Amino acid sequence: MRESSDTSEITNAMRNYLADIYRLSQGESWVSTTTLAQTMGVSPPAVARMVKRLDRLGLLEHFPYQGVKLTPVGTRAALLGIRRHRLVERFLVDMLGFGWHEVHDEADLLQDGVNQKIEDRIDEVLGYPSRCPHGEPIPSRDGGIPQLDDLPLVVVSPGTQGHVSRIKTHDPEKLQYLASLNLVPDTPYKLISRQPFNGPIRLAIAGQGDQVIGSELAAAIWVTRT
Amino acid sequence: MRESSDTSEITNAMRNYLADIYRLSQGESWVSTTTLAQTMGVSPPAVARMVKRLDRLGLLEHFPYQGVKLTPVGTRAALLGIRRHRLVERFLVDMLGFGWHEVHDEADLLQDGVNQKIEDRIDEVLGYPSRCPHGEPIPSRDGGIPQLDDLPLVVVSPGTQGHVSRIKTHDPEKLQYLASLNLVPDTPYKLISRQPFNGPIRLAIAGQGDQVIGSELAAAIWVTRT
DNA sequence: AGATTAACTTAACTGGGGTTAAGAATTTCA
DNA sequence: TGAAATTCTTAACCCCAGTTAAGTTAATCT
Repeated sequence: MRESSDTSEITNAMRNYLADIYRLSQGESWVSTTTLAQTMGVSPPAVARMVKRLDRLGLLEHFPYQGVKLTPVGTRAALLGIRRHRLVERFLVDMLGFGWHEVHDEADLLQDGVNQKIEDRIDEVLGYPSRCPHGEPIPSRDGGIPQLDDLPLVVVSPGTQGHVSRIKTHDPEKLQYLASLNLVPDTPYKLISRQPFNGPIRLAIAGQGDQVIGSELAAAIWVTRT
Repeated sequence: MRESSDTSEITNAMRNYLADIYRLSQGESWVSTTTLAQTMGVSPPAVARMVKRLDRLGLLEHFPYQGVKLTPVGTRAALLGIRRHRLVERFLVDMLGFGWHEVHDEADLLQDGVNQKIEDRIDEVLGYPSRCPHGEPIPSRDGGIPQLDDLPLVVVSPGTQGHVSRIKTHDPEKLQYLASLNLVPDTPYKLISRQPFNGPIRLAIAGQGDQVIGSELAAAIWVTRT
């Protein structure tokens, strides 16, 4: 007899679907299968079949023409998948010298060859990191995830200070540009001004002086307020 | 247009078959498909079909009821697969703290998620190692492999000295026992005596004093002579 | 040499994960 | 409210890599 929530027969593909559903479900209460197909780069029928499987396994609920929603068990499995992904990202950056702009895709490849034993070793040699290179929290081994107290840069008001918390994009070009401005997690900032109608944002960035950030880029930047 | 020998459409499974064929072909000129099936832990029909594919791709030649033989192109692909495997083994030991007795199987899993980019990084952070944890040489990026000047412990004569070169087994139990005797690559030894009829071998091992090794174990140990 | 045995191959099937094409349900809009 | 457009699902197919079962071919033994 094995311990309760049995994640043993979850394939890598299932893990990836669950993780992507979890990511998309942030904010939304339903995740449309078409959206899922687009973000995963597969066809809608591929999603439909996988959704059917995951539903049968009790990992999510599917309401046709509405979308899917993870069950508690599915959420836990998703978080464990996300944990693995973020640990591998951290590992690629810290131990193999990759740039943060390229690790998302590489981690997608590499994580399929990572089992629990290797994941645990990576966690250990990295010193049990709490965040991925983009600042996202790494779920714990039991599927818990800390709630960060941050918010999008585009909603904070001039005069606010704090530090960069996470960067919510996987676009390599944006990430490279942000890195060149030192806009990486933990960098202190102060918001100088924000133009109306989604106009550019002027920031004071530690070690970089003032910089102006367009709204598209700014939308990816989440920060804390002190 | 890509460079000559195009290894781009070689799947992980193909790589693994080629690598295993190469290993089995050491000494033999033909590799029987049944032997291959046994060492790979799959059924003979699985081998038969893969052999057909590899033959069609010009990576090996198949002579029914005799066996297979790698072509030059196939040999090169096999060596690149072996390179990846041994680099991953080295990596698991040196960077993730695995024991040498467990890395063969773990590497088989992990290597499927390793692409050229990651392989190159691993190679670099390890400092371009020339041997795997068991002492086997790591082929170079262009598919070359150095010939080691060593021989089985069971054929050297009493009085001979040198050092342990490689351990030709993947059996975790044997490897753990050998490690406990410090019988690992590069350890100096001196052969004290050998009993006739495949009897036990008495060795002086650096840091371990005299030890007696049974012939089954000794068969896995290759050494150099100084 | 003929019969038995062992080695190898072919055939038919499973299952994961993907595709395109076609059909059904829902939403939207005139 | 009915037609058009959109969204979602089902059906039918592909490839890869494995399986068992059933032949074939070759080797061996008396």
